[in-house]
Amino acid sequence: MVRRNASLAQQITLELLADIKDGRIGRDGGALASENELSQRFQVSRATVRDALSKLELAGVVVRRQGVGTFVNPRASHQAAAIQGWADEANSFMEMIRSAGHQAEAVVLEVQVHPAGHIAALLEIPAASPVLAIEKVFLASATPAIHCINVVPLSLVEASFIEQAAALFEAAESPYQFLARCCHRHVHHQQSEIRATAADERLGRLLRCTAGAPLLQVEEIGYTADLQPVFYAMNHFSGDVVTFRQVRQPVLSIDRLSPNATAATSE
Amino acid sequence: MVRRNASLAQQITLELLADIKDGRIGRDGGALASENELSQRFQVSRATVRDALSKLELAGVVVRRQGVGTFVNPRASHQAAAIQGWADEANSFMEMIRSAGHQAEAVVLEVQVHPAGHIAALLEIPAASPVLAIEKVFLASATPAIHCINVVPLSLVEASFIEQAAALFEAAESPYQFLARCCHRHVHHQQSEIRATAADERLGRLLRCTAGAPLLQVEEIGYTADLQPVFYAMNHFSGDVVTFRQVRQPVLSIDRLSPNATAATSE
DNA sequence: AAGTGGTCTAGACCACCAT
DNA sequence: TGGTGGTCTAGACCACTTA
Repeated sequence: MVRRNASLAQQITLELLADIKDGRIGRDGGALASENELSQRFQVSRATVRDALSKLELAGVVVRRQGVGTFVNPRASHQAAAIQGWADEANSFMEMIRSAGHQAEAVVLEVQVHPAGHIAALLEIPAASPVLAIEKVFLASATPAIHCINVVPLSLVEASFIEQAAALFEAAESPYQFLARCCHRHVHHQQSEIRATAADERLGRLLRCTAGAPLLQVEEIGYTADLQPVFYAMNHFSGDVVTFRQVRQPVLSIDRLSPNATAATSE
Repeated sequence: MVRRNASLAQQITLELLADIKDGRIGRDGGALASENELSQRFQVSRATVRDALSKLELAGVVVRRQGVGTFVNPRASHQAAAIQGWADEANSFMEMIRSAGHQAEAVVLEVQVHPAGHIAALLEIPAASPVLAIEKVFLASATPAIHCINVVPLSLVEASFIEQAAALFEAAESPYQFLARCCHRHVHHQQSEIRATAADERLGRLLRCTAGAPLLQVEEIGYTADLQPVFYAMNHFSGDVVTFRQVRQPVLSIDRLSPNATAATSE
């Protein structure tokens, strides 16, 4: 149950999360123990407990109310039919689909090495520089749900893996895994652009929808901690099977005016 | 410059953000001062500085590298043409469009009171219960960019405002503002579902695209801190003008394996 | 008034990276 | 080895809600 090399806060986060998911605490929006109680139970400082709770709050799992307590968000789709989380809890589409209760299957359409071309600028490499590209379709209970193309600069692959790069890329569950194992790179964050597009003839065939059907398009660039772009992805989601859910809270919001207060700004 | 009623951390966050946006620090991915330096400069503890930096990191404005320093993310679209942030920094579409460098204009198509109908379940009110609904189109530099329908249960509106509810709803810059002023409710977080849909004839006319054109659909429910649903929104975005950008970092990710490490889990 | 979460401090030690 | 960010502590006080 306890993980080595994980911070105390992280361990507590996961422990509480498991308790919530299994319904041991906070059923139907019930309250968690107070921060003081938790800090005693886990034998850590209150700051550490708060750290753990903050992560759960950020993920939308719990809601904190000053002066009242911390409550489980009953609408957090722990077991929802729709796919949520999206790179929060799940790092691969396989996990996403599985956690949505579907049987997940990945079909690799093609793995090839070709010049970066128009992706070069996004990966900050020369256009003629070779990249490793894989094209997949993910099935959720046998229904095509996601089409994706993942691209990694070949120059990142370690010399010892370069011969079998295509095979390893194909075998990996996700580009993150491949990058970690074969490129010694860890994706620190991603920048995404989300659009709606119409399926072309080919995508329509692959995702079993008519050409012109609206698809959710997510274009992503993954960066390491030192801001080097290390992978590119173009994903298309068939709307019927997959729904994106997201819990949003203000992060940098400037005005948190109290009710009726009009001016709270001074020079 | 300094805001009353704002926490020290929040003040520092905003100060650093302004410095970054104006290019006074961290140009082209440069480093910020170290946490110790900042804590001395602002005369606060290092924990408070870390609090402030964490918010900037969460917003994708800076990147922190252990053992190295904190750096400005040069790709954070502070002044990008595309609309980003999305309820992080901007709480209204007007602000979103303006911060994207466009001239923002809102056209109200209709304000009316009608039974909740199919929205009732989402707002957790009876289907016959009346709701206040407003339909708007937002223009970015005279081009239709966003169509939105906002719905608030009429029962939430304070008695003293109920006569002019429709007018106030129409005048408010955002449903958040209206809820705060006229309902004494503050939206604590929102749950969104993102899909791609095809424009129907009416939406096509309003957003100046052909019927069947793909549109990004964002359906949102806003909740107060005590988990009461207080507003519903159905938004459609015309893809050409508005692009969603998002910086994503793992929140609850379980495996942060070090390179080459395979098993880091013990029982 | 009592209990909750929110903020802040001063200090400690660790893991990581550069040199 | 020195400096950086990452984690953690023990304690304090504040703001808010509820009774």
